[in-house]
Amino acid sequence: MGSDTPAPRKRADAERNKLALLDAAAAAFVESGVDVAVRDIAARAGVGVGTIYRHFPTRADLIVAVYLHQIEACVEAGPALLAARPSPHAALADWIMMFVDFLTTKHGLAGALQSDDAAFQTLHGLFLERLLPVCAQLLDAATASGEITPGMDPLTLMRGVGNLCIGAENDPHYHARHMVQLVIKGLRADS
Amino acid sequence: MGSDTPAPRKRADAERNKLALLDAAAAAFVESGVDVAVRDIAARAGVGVGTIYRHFPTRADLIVAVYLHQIEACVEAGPALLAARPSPHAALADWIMMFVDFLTTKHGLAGALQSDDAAFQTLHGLFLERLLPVCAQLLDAATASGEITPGMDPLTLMRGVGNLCIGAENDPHYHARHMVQLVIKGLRADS
DNA sequence: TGGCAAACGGAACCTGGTTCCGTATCTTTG
DNA sequence: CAAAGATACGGAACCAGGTTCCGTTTGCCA
Repeated sequence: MGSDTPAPRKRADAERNKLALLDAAAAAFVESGVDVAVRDIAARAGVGVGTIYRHFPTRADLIVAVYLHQIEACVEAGPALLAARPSPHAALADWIMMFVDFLTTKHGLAGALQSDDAAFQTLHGLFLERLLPVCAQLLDAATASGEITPGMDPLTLMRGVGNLCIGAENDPHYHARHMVQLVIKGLRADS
Repeated sequence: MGSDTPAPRKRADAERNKLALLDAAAAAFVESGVDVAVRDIAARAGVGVGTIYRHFPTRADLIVAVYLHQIEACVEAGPALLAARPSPHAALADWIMMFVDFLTTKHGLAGALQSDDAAFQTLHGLFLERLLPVCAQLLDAATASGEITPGMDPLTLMRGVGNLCIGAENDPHYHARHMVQLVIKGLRADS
């Protein structure tokens, strides 16, 4: 195991294009949402469509690559909030709102997140793998402290919150954050 | 006004085809969801695609026509529940769960409902026009009785509940009803 | 510098929605 | 009952956007 140079060392132009694509995709996502046409991203990056598919076989791979940083920030914020906030429930509430902020500022991301299209498996998987444990930890802590009623399934909570964020950036009359607040309040154990 | 025969009396075959399309669409919706391919519906009804577009210019028109009955049932259930249930909050809770049952048994309907595609304007409009007032009435009653905290926007509530139902029929691990229960509980005025 | 594997570009392809018009059918009227 | 006009039909053609494929180019190493 642990061979010294298992990396087949990629070509320089390939690396360059990959970066260019990430830049272009990030820009295209903010401008036109995560559903922006593949050709547009390619054009913006100055490459052919084939190059996109070579580096990012599915749209989800591209989305993941673009937002990985922010997802990891959410992951790290979990334990941090748990330590910083006066109670686990407060930490959970803040963490969820952080997640909501993340989703609602990425046009269409919440929608993509819930798509059952096979191409979004990667995205789904990443959220489950990285965010779910954090959510579960916060949930467990809040349950243990008696602040919320036991039996809340982390996946249901994450998915539900994600769903509530769908379309939030389009309809000014729909207040996703308000709905999420309601959910957080509903989690509270009855006084 | 009130001319005697303002109806331009449609041709018999047209009427027949429209019915056939409604049948075919209803069957196709349960089998493959509301996103089923237009051509499939046409084939099932034994008509050409042109005939679909003639009778139902947008997919939303077809969805509306198929589910109009059940939507109206929801409309009528509002006041009925308000009269039958011990409290307005109970009536609101039951009514929302009824709405959830409706949405989660129609593959993909919840998703279509939140789409901002112009083609779904009709669907959106119908829900807003017919269901929103009912929701508002229940909400007002529950607010007036002091059971829930004031300030809940009916549109946000309806839309949020709709969003929570998205994908509920696909992922067995996601419990949409549980999330909706949480929202209903969160609506409660603090004891 | 020559040779080759890696990567590229973008035309071609596929799927699914939408339009359009020549044809068939119904209805009315003489 | 037949003819004429209106109405509706069917499905080929079109369009958009994702995906694939292969001839060509480029970078890397010997």
